[in-house]
Amino acid sequence: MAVSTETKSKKRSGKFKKSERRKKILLELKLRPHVRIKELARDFNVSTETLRRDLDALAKDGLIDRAYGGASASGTGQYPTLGERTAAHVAERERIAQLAANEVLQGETLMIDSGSTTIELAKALAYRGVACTVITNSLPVAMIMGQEAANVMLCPGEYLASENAVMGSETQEYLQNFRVDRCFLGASGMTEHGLFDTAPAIAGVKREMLRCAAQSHLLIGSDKFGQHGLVRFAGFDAFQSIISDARPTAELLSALEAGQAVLRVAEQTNDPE
Amino acid sequence: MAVSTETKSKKRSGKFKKSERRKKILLELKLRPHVRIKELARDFNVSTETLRRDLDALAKDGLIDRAYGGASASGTGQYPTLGERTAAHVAERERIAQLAANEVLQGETLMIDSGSTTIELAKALAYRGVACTVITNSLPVAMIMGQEAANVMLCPGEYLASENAVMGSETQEYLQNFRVDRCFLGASGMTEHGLFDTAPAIAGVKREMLRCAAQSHLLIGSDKFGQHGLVRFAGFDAFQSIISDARPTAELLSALEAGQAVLRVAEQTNDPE
DNA sequence: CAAAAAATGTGGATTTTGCAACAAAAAATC
DNA sequence: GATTTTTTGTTGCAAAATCCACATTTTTTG
Repeated sequence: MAVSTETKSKKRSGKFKKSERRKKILLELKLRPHVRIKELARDFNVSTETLRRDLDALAKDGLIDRAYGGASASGTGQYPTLGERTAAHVAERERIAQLAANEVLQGETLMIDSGSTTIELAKALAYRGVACTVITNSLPVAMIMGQEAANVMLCPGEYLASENAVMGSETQEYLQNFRVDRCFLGASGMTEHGLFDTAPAIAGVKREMLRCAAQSHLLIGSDKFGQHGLVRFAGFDAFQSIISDARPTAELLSALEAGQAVLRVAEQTNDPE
Repeated sequence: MAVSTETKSKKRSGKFKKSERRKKILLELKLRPHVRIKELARDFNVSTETLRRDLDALAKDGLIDRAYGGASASGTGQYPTLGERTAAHVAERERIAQLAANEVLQGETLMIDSGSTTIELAKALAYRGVACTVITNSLPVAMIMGQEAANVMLCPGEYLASENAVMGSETQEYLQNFRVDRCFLGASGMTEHGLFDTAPAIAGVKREMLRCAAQSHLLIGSDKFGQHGLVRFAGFDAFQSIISDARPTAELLSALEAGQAVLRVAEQTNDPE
């Protein structure tokens, strides 16, 4: 047995360059959700003012989310571009998710897609503590539901950082091995021609989930009405229910009538009492 | 096509009760990494002082991690018990990870285990931007490496929140389909009888990775010397190299000599120049 | 090696957050 | 319905973080 001792000369006061420091901050935020200026300044052995400049610079590039006394992971954290890009519609998505969560009964088996709306669904289900089995390709969905009563199975596949999910042929093959009670899918666009998403790999996973579920539910924000994406993954007839936060336009409604789907709308009412 | 409209009476100024508010805060932190007191106070329409009390109460129960001006997800966040429970040994693990990362060449294929030390390895590899292909069962490892040049494949399996990883028979079967250049494994204990971990499911994944890799590397902190866990997953002869932050005890060294493994020690030297 | 440029540190005024005690309001109890 | 208990709001002050201008150090460039 050979023994080699590598002495890493870690000078106590060995300071990093600016770029190194900033890389390390970004890396740190991929693990911890939040860093404090004071702690970083101590770790790097620089003044708090220098670190403030670092954080401000990174925040200006949108790489981190600045907070008083520190910073937290933004887009590239556990929430890729996803959460940020439609932050305005969180209330709508939350209402959709609540309505969708009503459909799930104790002990059921589910498939849940990746996407911001389905993350809200996971949140709603976790909140209710519904004991069910979930198969998903979304890492945030797995992490959220895994903390509660649910049983979570994660699909294999190539990890796509921008979606925080796995996809690809392995993912699709894996899904084929299951039959579940329900699947919940999002979409990035909906026109009278059907449902769309941005990438073939994402669409492929959705198609496969549709095949494996007895009941299929579409979660779609009204901001997606009339939008079309690169890839059409299904028509309206593929779904048993379509859940949204507002009534679709007349065009969409007439297209919807072709299918047998139930349209459920979670309207917001302002009754300030 | 049936249409049902569910009107969710969301009073504009309707305040939540204390418990409702706190539940909502916890839920929020499962998605966002960080919440600010000011924003929450505005959203809930209560004074900042009330919210401060909420956060302090939640922090006292260890449910969140309090920060100046807000709070971030703690243990049960994206970093389960893992990060917290051995926060003291981060420096050691970082040194081990740096040394291990040296072994990896551009374009190689790797398997990386779950665990706190291997998360540090992922961090080190991401930091260097090594373009390689990684197969892992650890969600944090996937998320960290997926943001850089690496190609990441995630294993299927049952998600275990406490480890932030998937495991089980599906995970093991999946691994069998690959041959990789190297695997990097952690362990929760090391005695003269071999390497140990806490649960059979974790040990099973490690054993499988050992079978699939041409070269196997053990990453082990010196705090694990002499510790034994529930399950033995390998002897010393299974590894080509053993990387630690300090020289093992005499007992361990003599046991090590039986195998052909190279022992690499990342010692810390304090040369204050 | 010297000059220029960039990065970092320092100190004090300003703003934000925190803390604690008390008042006010709401909810629960009898 | 009055009283007790709980929860929430307010105020003043202490502590922490920010901001800004400028000094100092380090790095780059010729």
